[in-house]
Amino acid sequence: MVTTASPSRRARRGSGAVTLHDVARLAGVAPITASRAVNTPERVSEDVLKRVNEAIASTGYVPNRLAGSLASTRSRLVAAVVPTLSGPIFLATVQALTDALAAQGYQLMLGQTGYAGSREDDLLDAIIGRRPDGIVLTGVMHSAESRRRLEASGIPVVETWDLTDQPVDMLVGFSHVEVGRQVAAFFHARGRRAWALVSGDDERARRRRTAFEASAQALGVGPVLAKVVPSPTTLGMGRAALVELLASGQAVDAVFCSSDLLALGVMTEARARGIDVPGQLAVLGFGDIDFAADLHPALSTVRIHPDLVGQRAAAFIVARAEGRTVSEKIVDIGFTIVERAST
Amino acid sequence: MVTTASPSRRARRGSGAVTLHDVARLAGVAPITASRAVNTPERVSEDVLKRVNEAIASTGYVPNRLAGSLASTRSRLVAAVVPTLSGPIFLATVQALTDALAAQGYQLMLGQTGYAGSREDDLLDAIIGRRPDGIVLTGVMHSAESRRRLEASGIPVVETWDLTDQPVDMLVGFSHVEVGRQVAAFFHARGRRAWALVSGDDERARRRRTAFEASAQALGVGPVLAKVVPSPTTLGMGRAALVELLASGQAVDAVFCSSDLLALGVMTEARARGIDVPGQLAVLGFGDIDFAADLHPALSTVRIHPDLVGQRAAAFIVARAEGRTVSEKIVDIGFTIVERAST
DNA sequence: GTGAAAGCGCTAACAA
DNA sequence: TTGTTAGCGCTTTCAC
Repeated sequence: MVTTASPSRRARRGSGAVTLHDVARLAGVAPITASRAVNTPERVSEDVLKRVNEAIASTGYVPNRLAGSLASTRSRLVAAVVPTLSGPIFLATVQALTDALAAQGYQLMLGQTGYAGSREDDLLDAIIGRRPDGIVLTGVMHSAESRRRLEASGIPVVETWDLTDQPVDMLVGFSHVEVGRQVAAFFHARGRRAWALVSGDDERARRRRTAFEASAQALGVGPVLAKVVPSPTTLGMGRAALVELLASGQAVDAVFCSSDLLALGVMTEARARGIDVPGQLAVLGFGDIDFAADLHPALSTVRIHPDLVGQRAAAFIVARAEGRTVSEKIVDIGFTIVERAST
Repeated sequence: MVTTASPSRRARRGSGAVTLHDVARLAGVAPITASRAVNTPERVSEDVLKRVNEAIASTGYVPNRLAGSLASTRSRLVAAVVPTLSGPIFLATVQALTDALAAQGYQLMLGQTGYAGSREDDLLDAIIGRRPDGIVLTGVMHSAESRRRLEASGIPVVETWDLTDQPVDMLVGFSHVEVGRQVAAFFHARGRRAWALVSGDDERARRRRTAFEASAQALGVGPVLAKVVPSPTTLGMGRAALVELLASGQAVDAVFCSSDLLALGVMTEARARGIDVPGQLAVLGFGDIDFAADLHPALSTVRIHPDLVGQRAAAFIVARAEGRTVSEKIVDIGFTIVERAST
């Protein structure tokens, strides 16, 4: 913007936008009174409230929350860090988080690390620099350096999607180990004895996989045929994985996939090859993607509650931001195996 | 009257965190010099740079960008407003936007309006209050009030996913009318003459639909059997829609769906009923979801480039934030009809 | 209920 | 290349 309006000495700084001072002057009150009329209207006389509101309406004043945050050391901003938005799972969490926060007057700032996690440290610094009132992390924190910075910042942190005994601060998750175990028990109870696994290579998927394999052994089921694919997983990888599994020549009558998309891929390839699901092959997914029930055959899967993760995380952070203490800092939201037609 | 502030007994404000002053004192320089060492290291002597960096390392200083933004009137924050994150389409845009911005040192703030759009005004105020360096909107802006506030704010705006002659500011989109026309031409060229439509009720889908229907008439194809479903659309709605279309008794040999998920639903239901795709029924989607090519049969669809939308939008905003003027404010990224097995 | 003063932590402007 | 000064726009603290 080209300003010629510099009548006296120093050039004008600032954005030129309407400020609380302008509103106050117009309403004939002190700035602090205008501030109170905006933020705590109940502590101001009716007359003042009316005049301030009129001034706001006539000027189109929008409070500068940057300044407010700086002065009050409360930003009403919450940061969320996810490996990736693709994959419908974290998505649902982010969506629920955004909504729950917006309802309380908070905004969400989003950061993606990629599954590699190398960008995590930088990203974290960028985030901490904005002094959010809370940080929601996907997964549990591992880099010691990041952990240190996070703790030093004093910002409330919620780790999600996993369990650990030593959370940085608060935690909303469930046990991937338990998922692996229960899926194994599930296959076993249904008489399946030739298991395979198609799994992403992220840490949580790996944890489910290890538990699943250990359970297989404990239950006397032969070695699990495993195909590991890079996260985020796709339908195409599921198709390709089944091709590989079949090519191995080993018998397979049940596949546990680390995502519903992989499972859909396996089912798609099975159909293309005339393999009957669930007759010849049971397929179990993970995530209970919204369309899992509408597939043909309907997909059996592990249901977690991604939206619940978001809501609980939001509640944790808002509580802290408002000075309440959170008594139970770890929430296990559990999961359910939903049996449908594919098993 | 200028009184030198003597730090006597007033209670301490602030967050207690390490500030630039602390770093400067430790390094034995003035605060502004420390600031330069951090932000424009090339304009500071090697010696100073070294001392400041040491001070930063030893204190764990993280700059307060709230304060920096306030002073410089540049927040390096960009807001994105989407109807919903579900549906893989906006998602890809948001993802690309986040990445492109992060690469330039900007962060993304996310807002969801829901398709109803009633929350848009409030959301916009919350966003403007944070003084982002740019706002990326999904769709073109319609509420006159919002438009006014947006213009008054002086913040660069990019509308996306649609075209209009009167953008608020900048625009990255494509013509939904043209999509409707070309899909009609596509079906016609392949000898299909009994068309149906399964479409979400959001504005952009409606625009494609209207153009598609008009083209049908112009091409002498009978009235298009239409089933409108609420956005965001799901696989289940696609299945149900095909059931309804078939129940009407009217012949159908081609369906244009307003999303790939709807198309997958239609294909799923067709398979469940033994209807051959594409033999008896051609199915065309919209969006080219990542797994469209891996379906069986592979899904023909309209490919747009959601990530390109994000990248272009990011480029627009960064350009503006850095004071460059954007010569061509409207970008039509076009689309392609990708023919695969389903047609 | 209202106001004056003093910062929050940083950077733009000006000066040396 | 470095420093001094004066804010950015708001809210805290303290006083009336």
